[in-house]
Amino acid sequence: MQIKTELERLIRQACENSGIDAGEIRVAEATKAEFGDYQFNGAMPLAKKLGQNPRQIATRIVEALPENEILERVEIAGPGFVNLHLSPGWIARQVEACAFDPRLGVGTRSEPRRVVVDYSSPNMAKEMHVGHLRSTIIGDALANLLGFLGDEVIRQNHIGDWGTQFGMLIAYLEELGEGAEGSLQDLEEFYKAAKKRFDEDEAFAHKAREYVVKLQGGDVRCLHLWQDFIDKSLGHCEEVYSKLHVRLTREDVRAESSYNDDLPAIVADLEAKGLLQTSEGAKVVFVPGEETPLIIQKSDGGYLYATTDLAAIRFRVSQLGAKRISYVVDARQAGHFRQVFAVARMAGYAPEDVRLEHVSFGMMLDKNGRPFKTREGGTVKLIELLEEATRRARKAITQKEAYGPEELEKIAEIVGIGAVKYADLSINRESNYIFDWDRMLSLEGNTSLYQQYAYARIRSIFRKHGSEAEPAPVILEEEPERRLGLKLLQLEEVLQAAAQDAMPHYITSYLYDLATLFMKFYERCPILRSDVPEERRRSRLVLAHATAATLRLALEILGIKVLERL
RNA sequence: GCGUCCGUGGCUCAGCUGGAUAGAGCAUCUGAUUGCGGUUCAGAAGGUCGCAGGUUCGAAUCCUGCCGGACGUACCA
Repeated sequence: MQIKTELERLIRQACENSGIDAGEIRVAEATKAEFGDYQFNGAMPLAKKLGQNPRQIATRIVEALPENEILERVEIAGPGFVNLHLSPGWIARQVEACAFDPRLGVGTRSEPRRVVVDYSSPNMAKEMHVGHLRSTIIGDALANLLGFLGDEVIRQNHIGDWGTQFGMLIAYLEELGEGAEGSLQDLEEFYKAAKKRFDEDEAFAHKAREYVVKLQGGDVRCLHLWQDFIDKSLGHCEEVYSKLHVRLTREDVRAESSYNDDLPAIVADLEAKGLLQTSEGAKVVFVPGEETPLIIQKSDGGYLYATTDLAAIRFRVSQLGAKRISYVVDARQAGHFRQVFAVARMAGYAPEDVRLEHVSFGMMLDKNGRPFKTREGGTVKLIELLEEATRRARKAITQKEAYGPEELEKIAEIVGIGAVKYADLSINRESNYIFDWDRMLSLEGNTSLYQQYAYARIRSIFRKHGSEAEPAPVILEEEPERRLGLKLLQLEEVLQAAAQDAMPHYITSYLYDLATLFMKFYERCPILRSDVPEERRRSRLVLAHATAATLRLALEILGIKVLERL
């Protein structure tokens, strides 16, 4: 149930009833408590359009509002703002209806769409580093979210497993022979060592180049070595995914190389459609409004990632039936995707009813606003970053209570990983973000720990109470109760907006509001104290239960776990 | 040079499909609470929303110019 949608329906009906041609009706959350819960600001522009007094328009609309149980009071203020006050009784009944529903009242799409979310996409030649963190976290959250709302989500891990560097790597792998297993433990070192050999030894370099040709020619032995290498490298990624509690599996891998056979066909097809031109020896497509063309085939005959991306779009639309394809890739590639999408449209690979979107995100910076690097200036390995998160979380929580070593480890991991993910998801993905351990592991402010703490605190109420909440009439007499109840009902509209805009931070903002409102409610409205009347206690237990359930559900969608005790 | 994005209290961020006195958190200061987990709650202080114009009844939000920053600018991915 989306309150906003319900209210918009009412206003639209009122406009129809009073013969006002209103066009699109938009209701917004009120900017201040004194202005009610929601507000309709459309009377002013409407007045201008109709050449009438805005207050009169507002009055006509308000008087024509159909009978309903949602609104308790409507008032017109200022030049023509329509302030909507919701009925506490209505809110209470909605909370009762949602609180014990596994989906908390959130509906699912009546006609599911097929959606492809392309994220993580590590390069197999190297170890995953912080550059892959945001894509992996944001992409996974988005995939979870769309799936929860009823889309058929297809996760695609478009791993980089093809290209000239693999000739070098498998040549080195072969050279090491049996002992190679150990060397692959650290891909970064392996890559460096191979590169060193390549640069220093001409014979090796020659062999590496030969291997590229053989590999592309389908040489069985080379393919075998290559496959072996990819398997190992993918194993590293999976270790990271598992640590990150990210749902990507081997099933989701659709490697770059899997499109190899399609590439000549793409070129031929673009040619046949008259889109391809030759420019400076390369085969390109010029996109109207773009200065430089999209290069489809290099002058030496090689293909580029644009070609692969086009093949991928074609595959995803025609074979997977995608109606929305979301690329969770950093902002630097905006230009690339703009062009690839344009060409995909021109070539008909993605008809107009398929939504192509670049879910772009900014860079990860250190505390001083510089690109995130190790102290020595190298790239930070993701696995090490995650280990540090757990280590720091352990340190942050040990001072509190005594845990068994196993429990401590489990808690530290959930808290540490949660902090890293939440910190990333809680800011507008478009901007660069500053990675600061101290802030993300703080218990105060908009952090995962604050949410996890709120959750654990509620769970502790039920432990103390001795049983779980049971359905009961909800009473919203006090302001903190009413505000909490209303916030609980806003879950669906927040999730929908976050899904529509691919903006996970809408959800974290909501959670922060919710947790804060709960703390205030808890402060003002005792639950278990002996002087609380039974029916109030039962009502408040329902509110507490619904809050915990909302926190857990939304955090789960974001890929963050909660704990019964902290 | 051209293009894209970004400039909001000391710091980190919301708000940007134009709406009422620009919101949080951290840090700072004050108070409540002998605590149903006070790591909470209440309050104070702190802002020419980069600058200058423009559009509008109304601009942080839209338009133009400028300043500052990041990124991108054809055969890497």
